[in-house]
Amino acid sequence: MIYTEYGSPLGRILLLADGSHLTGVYFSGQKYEPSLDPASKYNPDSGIFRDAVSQLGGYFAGKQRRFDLPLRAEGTPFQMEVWAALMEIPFGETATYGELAERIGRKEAARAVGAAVGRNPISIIVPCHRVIGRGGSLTGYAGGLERKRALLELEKPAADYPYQKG
Amino acid sequence: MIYTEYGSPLGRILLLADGSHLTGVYFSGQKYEPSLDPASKYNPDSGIFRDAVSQLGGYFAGKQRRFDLPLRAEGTPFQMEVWAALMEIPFGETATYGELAERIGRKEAARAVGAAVGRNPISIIVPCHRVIGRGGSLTGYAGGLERKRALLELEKPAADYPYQKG
DNA sequence: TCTTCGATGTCCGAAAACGGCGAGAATTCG
DNA sequence: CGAATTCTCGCCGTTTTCGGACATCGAAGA
Repeated sequence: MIYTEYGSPLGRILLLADGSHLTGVYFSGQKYEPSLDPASKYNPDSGIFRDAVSQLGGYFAGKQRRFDLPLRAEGTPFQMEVWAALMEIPFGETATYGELAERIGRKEAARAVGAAVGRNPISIIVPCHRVIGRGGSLTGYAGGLERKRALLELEKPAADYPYQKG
Repeated sequence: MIYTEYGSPLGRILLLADGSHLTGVYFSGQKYEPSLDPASKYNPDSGIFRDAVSQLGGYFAGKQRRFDLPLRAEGTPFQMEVWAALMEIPFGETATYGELAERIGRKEAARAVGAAVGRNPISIIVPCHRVIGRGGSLTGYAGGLERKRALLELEKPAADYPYQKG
C-alpha cells in the first residue's frame, strides 16, 4: 500500500495504490476519505502514480478526455456494479441516478445508487461527478458541490448548470 | 494456510497451521469449528503437524504432560489474555471461571471469561478443558462434555468428577 | 435452600436510521 | 390559470444500534 499527493487546480488530491493498481483518489478532506493506513508508504515515484498524475494533469488542462489506468475498487457487489456503470458515462455527458439504476437492472433503486455513487473511492477517474438529479440539480458530491460544478464545466465549457438556491 | 487431520482416541481432530505456527486444533464437528478456508491445503507432512501429532499421541498415551509447539491464536485482546491465562494452568489441575477472571485482573468478568474460553481455537494444547464451574460442575465444552470429562480423567486418573445432575 | 439480579466481553440477528432519489400531490405566486 | 416550489411518501442497499444469549458467580431476599 503506497500513497502520494497531487496538487490539482481544485485542491490537493490523495492517491492510493497497491503497487500495481490505483485504488483511491480523494480530494483531501472530502467525505468518506479513508484514514491513511499506518502501514502505507509515501512513494510519489511509483510508476502507477506517475501515470495517474500525468493523466490527471492532462485532464485538468483540457487535453485529455479519457483515462487509461489499472484500477481496483473494492466494495459490495452492488457498489461495484454501480461503479462499473459509472465508467460507461462518457466525458461531457451526464446521467441521472434513476437512469443509472435502470442500467444495472434495478429500476427502483435510485436512492441506493445515490449512496453507492457517494462511496466511489476513485474520484474523477471513475466519473461520479457525471451523475445528477432527475431535475438537473447537482444534488451532492463527496468532494463538495463546488468541485462537482467545476468538473462538469471543465468537461462542457458551454453548458450552464442550475445553481441550487441559497 | 495448511491443515491435516489426526485420529485421536476421542475422535477425529482437525489441525490448522500457517506454516510455522499451529493456529487451530478442533474436534471435528465441535462448536465454533471454522469452515475450512478454500485456499488452505491438506499437508500432513508439514513439520509443525508432525510435531503436533507426535506430541498429541504422547499426551493421549499418558506419556506426555506438556506441549512444546509454536502457537498462534488470534482473537480480541481480551480473548488472548484469557487464552494466555489458560496456559498457566498445569496438567492435572483445574481452575474456575471466576479464578481465571481474577487472574487477568477482571474479577467481575467471570461470565465473559466463559465466553472467551469457549472460543479457544487450540483445544487440548491450550487447556480450556481445565476450567470448571465454581461448584465443581463441568458446565460446558465446545467439543462436548463427554470429551471434557475424558480429558480430565486422563490427566488425573484417580480423581472422580461430579456428574451434573439430570 | 432457592430465586433474582447485576456485572462482562463478544457474537449474531433483527430492526431502525440514513443517505448524492424520484414521482405525484399540494401549495404558492405571479 | 400555469409554472415553479415544497411536501409526502415509497423505494433500496448500507451502516449503526440494540437486545439477547453465552461454558459465571456472589450477594441479597423470600
